[in-house]
Amino acid sequence: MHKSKVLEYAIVRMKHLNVRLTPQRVAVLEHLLNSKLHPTANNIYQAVEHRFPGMSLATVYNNLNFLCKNGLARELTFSNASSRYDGDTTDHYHIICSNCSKIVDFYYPSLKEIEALAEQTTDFKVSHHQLEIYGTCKTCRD
Amino acid sequence: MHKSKVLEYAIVRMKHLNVRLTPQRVAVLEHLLNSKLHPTANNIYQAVEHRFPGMSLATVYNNLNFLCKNGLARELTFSNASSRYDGDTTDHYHIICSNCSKIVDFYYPSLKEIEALAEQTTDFKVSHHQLEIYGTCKTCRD
DNA sequence: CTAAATGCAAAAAGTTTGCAAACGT
DNA sequence: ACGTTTGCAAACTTTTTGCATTTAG
Repeated sequence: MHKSKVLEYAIVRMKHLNVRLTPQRVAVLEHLLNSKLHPTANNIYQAVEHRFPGMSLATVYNNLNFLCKNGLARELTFSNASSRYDGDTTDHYHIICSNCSKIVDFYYPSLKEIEALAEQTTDFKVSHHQLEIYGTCKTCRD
Repeated sequence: MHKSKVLEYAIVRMKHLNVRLTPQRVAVLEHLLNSKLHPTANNIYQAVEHRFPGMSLATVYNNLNFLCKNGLARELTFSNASSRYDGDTTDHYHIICSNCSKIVDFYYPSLKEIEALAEQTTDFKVSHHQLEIYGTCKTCRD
């Protein structure tokens, strides 16, 4: 799906959710969808606040939480640092640099069979799974 | 490996690391190795502090960080709640209840091939990976 | 003995909350 | 107009830090 289409689709979904499309909310959404860097709430805040004098970081958190709750974004948590957010909710995995915390998408066939096996052996009703690969990126190795 | 053997082994490793085996440190280690509940730092603190009047939670954190840094424990982070700690450093995965945050071990052949593929496609030097499956446990479904 | 670990309290960092004001629909 | 969202500041939670004191080896 093309980038602008993703935003369009997200905005349509928002409208169906009985929420208001405030300029701040659209800006957060837009930035998240356009970024491949898996930004923190603060990254997003810094990227958009110049367009909204007096804007609050809490607004970014509000919106990110809202987006995650409604399946339009994913929250990624590593170690005890800030959460990172991902506007790409399609199946994919992440590789994370242990040194600089860069996160890069990594595409691999979905491991759905594991979910089935986990259901059988653990008596959970599975909803989804997450896979993170850790290592050191090229920049940090040099 | 039998439970007591694991503690024995861990203590030997500690001795080789030039650290002191304070009673608090041994208690934290022991509790972590004996628990299958993936406790938080505070869980561990509450479990052992009655044996050490005036003991500090910071001591638990100190020790957990030390253990993780030296490969004797793993830190698990989910959402924005307290980290959970796992004394089992052998290859295994986790299934997590989205409702009550219970974590249950889930054994599955290690996905080493994914690491190799990730190295090729992303130009990272891979160290390890982690997989979490999310769902709802039986207790929470009833 | 002596360097490392502890307890304590305060700081740091990240995120959430309560409320009055502002604003989309 | 209405109810949602915002900005703000304060609260809250988790984890770390600095320092004086204790202690394991």
